[in-house]
This record gives sequence, structure tokens and C-alpha cells, in this order.
Amino acid sequence: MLQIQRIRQEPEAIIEGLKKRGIDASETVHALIELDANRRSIRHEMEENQHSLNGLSKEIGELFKSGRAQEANALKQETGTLKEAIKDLNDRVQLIATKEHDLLLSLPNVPHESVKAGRDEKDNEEVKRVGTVPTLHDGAKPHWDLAEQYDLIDFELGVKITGAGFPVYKNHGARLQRAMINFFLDENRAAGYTEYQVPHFVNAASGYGTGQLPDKEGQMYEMPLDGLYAIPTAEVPVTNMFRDEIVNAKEFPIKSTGYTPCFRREAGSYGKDVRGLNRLHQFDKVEIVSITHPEQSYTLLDEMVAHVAGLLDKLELPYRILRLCGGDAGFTSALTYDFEVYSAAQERWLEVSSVSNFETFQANRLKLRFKDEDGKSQLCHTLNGSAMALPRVLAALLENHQQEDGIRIPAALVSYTGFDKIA
RNA sequence: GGAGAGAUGGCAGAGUGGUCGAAUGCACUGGUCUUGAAAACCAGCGUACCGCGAGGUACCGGGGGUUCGAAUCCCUCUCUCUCCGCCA
Repeated sequence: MLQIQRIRQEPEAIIEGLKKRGIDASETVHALIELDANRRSIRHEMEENQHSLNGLSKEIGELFKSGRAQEANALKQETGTLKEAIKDLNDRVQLIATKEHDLLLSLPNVPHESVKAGRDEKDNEEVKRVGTVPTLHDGAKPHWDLAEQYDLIDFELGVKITGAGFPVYKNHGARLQRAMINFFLDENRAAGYTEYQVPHFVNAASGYGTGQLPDKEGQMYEMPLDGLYAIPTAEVPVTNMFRDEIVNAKEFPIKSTGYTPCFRREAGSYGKDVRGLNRLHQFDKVEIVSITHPEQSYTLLDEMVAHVAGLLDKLELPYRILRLCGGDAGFTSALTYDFEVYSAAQERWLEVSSVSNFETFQANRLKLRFKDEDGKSQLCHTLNGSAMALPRVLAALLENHQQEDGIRIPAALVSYTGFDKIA
């Protein structure tokens, strides 16, 4: 959520920025400015009345105390009109505030200056390409065939016990999953991230904190009996640990990591996008979340991007880094870098990680603040990224490292898997 | 699932209708003292909004009500804790 103060201060800059997302926000922005001005002036009037009422109440109290009940009762008559006026003004303030809040929620984050205007993924900028795409032997297969050949994943079994999109990993497939989780967590920890194990269900307040609620509840599995939601990403519980907190600026940057399964309803997906591991209802992910001073967030973003790149290097996978254009970046993001690994067998790029700076957009909803040098509260900047999402990394590993006699495990993973080849 | 208790500032914990934004202690910040530190002492120390400022308004889990006036009384919701039951 954008801050209303910022909209007041630089409406034109916001309108210009949002154009990069293909959004004309000028109507909303100007409506907000007007609502906000109205709300403040009505509220001011209400507060003046409240002030008078408070004064009268005090007088009445003192009169009663000194035994002058008659004078007190006379004063009481005067409070009636004040109370009515206050109630009326308050109703108006509430009404305006609700409208204002709804409008604010409808505005996405303003893209960073480096973000290019654009509509969709076709307009994303490739900022870096690393590694070489392997030349596969004849008869190389996509991961869903490899998974069957080597008995790594049983999709049908998942359908039987739950439904489509809930695969069962087995044998070397299951062990590889476990190895990757540990590998990623260890790497993150070594890079200064504090490891957390967090709940996989969250309450509604947390859903609001990170922006899954309202409006996007359809993307989460819900347990209405208990008012809980299955998390779509560890970002939700990890970030919400800091909701309503005033953190100590001396601790910046606050870096956290956690592994969780992620649950997504993914209603309406179909076709080759959902084949095999490409899109699932349940998958594993290790997430990194950072909180820092506004002036340091972009340095930290670069650091996080470099860290994720290092993971892919160790997994010996060819990848590219994209700077998402305005139209393709997430609602809450100011700047997002996507990591895509090339899948040699599918001959397409697979998104394996997404690293974003939300600036104050998320912190505003979370009320996540710190005290600056003047002792004033300021919103923190929050960032997060996947480090990493397992299914597509697994798909890319299987496809890129397949050889005629089996699947090679990259050296960095061998100490975690306990085997260097799946044959 | 059954029974009970409770929710107050970073923490602990007073406060049962007016002078309470809220005692006290701890923690924290600054200062005095000290070679330095500790101790002691002095001072400061919640959040948000409005206002150039003086200042004002709101907030004692959330919402509603009674009252001239609510942390305090009433209703309601949520959450937490304790005991019993069940149980990895």
C-alpha cells in the first residue's frame, strides 16, 4: 500500500511511474487527494468539537464535586448538540476513510526508475546470461519422462491420494528434494540469513500484512472452520513475524530464511505450463526475506541477486537474469529480478527464483518501522526472494544433467544427496 | 472436547466512573562521578493523526453501548493462559 503522504507530496511522479505498468492512475490519485483533504478538514472540525466537549465534561465534574449540582445540570444541556455534531462528523470521516483505504489498496507499487515500461513478459529486459546450455544426447527427455524412467516422482499416486498438482517424490527423487532443502538453507545461513522454521498456516491478519488479502484469497487454500490459510510462500509467515514492530536500526540488515512447503490453488492453469513439475499446488521452497534502511535497500537487492546467482552457479545450471518490466512485475514490487534456468529438454526458460524490493509498500501495511537518527518512526524497506523454489530447479537439474547412462548430480550437492548419479 | 482465569506502555505490574496517556520496577537513551567500567545519582523515555507553532485529538485486545465524562460499568467478538480429557 502506498503512503497517502507520498501521494500528497508527489502525485505527478506517482502517476508517471504507474504508466510503466500500463495504468492510468490519475483519476484515482486525484480522487485520493481530494478525499484526504476532506477527511482531514472534517476530522479537524470533529476534534475541535471533541475538545469543547472534553472541556465541558471537566467543568461539570468540578461543579459536582463542589456541590453545585444545579449549575452542573445546566451545563449538561449544552453537551447534547456537541455530541450529535461529533457523531455526525465522525460518521462522515469513517465513510471517507473507508473509500480512501479502498482506493489506496487498488494502487500497485510505483516501479523503480530502472524499470522499463512494458506490458508483459515479452518486454522484460535480460540483464545477464550465465553458463552454457548443454548439448544433450539423442533421446534426451523432459523431466516428467526422466522422473518416470528413474522412478523419482509418481504423479498418479499424488492424484490418487490428493489430486493433480500434488506429486509424490520417491527414492532418489525424495532424497534429492531433501538434499536441496538442506543445501539451500546452509548456503543462505552462510550468507548471513537467520534460519527460521515457521507455521505453514497463517491467520487473516498475516494474509493482509503481506497483501494476499483482500482480493487474492482465491489463490490460497483456506480453512474456514479455523479462519486459517495455507501459506502460498514462506514470505507470508516470515515477513509477518515483523508485523507491527519497530525494529532496531542497528540490526539492519535483518536477513531471514526459511523452508516451507507452499500451497497454491492455481485455478485456471492448463496446458504445457502445468506439465510435470512446472506448476504445482504443493511445492517446496526456501525463501529469503530482508528488512533494511531505505537508503540501503538497493545495495541489498544486488547482494540478494548475487547470492541467488551463486546458488545456480553451484548447481551448474545455465540461467539468465531478467529485470521485469512494469507490466510484468508483481503488484507490490518496485523492482523485481527473475531468474530463469534454461531447460534443454523442454527448450524453454523456467522461472526458478524471483527477487524483489518492495521499498515501503509492504512495510506500510505491516506497520514495520524503525527509529531514524531524529528518533522519528520511519517505514523500513522489505525485500524477498526465493533461494530457491525446488520443483523447477529439480526439473532443470534432471534435464540439463541427464546423460545416456544416468543423471549427474552437481558436485556441490553430492555431500547432501549421498550419491553422485541417478542411474 | 469440558471447566475456569485473564488481555494495560519494550517487559513486569498498579489502577473499579472525573485531576489517568496512565503509578512503580526493570530495560533503554543522555548526563554527573570514574583512568575505564560497574554501582550510585540526575534527566529523558509509548504510538498515530492534525497544526508553522502554541497546542489539539485518538488509542489501556477488536467492535458496539450506557454516561456530561469510561482503562474502570454493560453487550459482543477475538486471542492467551491454567486444569481435566485426548495425543505426536
